[in-house]
Amino acid sequence: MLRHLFHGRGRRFSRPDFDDEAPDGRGRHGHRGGWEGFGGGRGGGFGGGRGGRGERRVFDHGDLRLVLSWLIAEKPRSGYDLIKTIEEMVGGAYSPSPGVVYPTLTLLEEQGHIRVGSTEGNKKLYEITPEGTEALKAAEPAVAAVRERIAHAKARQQRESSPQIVRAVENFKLALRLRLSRGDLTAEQTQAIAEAIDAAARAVERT
DNA sequence: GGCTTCGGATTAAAACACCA
DNA sequence: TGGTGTTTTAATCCGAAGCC
Repeated sequence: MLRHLFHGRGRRFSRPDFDDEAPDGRGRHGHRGGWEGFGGGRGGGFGGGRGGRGERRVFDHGDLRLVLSWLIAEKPRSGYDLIKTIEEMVGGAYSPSPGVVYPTLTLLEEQGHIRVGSTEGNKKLYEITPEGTEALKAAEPAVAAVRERIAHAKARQQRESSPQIVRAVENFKLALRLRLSRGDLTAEQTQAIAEAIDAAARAVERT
């Protein structure tokens, strides 16, 4: 049942419990973050994929489970709906990946905190269980803290996202992607592109 | 102090269902 | 049949803690 939770290097969700504290207290705080950087994907891609290394994540360990439970407690939702809702809540600054949302939903279901209440076509609508409601009550301070962080993230995103800059960045990404996809770059051209990017970075820093 | 192990996170891609 | 929405899978990364 949990087969898909043990993918990758075979050591994911190896603890069946829901505690934030592992018995041996090991390995619980990776801080990378799903902030959108340039490009993405498996650590490759343009600009580092997971983006925002060193950036504070919106959700710390275990927070996502609380948020999912909380949103499902508000009303029955599907996985896709949860992703979109969270993305909207933080003003587009963060969007949880399906690869983390669905395994987490499965985990919550197996914990008995949520269940599949109904289906809409091929959509599974999850709803909170009494156990889940109780768990949410018990975690009320943590939920409040997460809500506050979400509000901060949204405020910051709204403060920092200028439409002109977003447009310029998208334009830059597209131009670079198109040029790289042509593939016939000489060493001089590669150097020229790198220098242009560096110059832009310096100009931004001076601003 | 450096290496190893583990937990938790990310993304892309694939698969599938539904609908116009 | 192609587009869209949803879900699952695979590969990868990083930080923290344990171990020597």
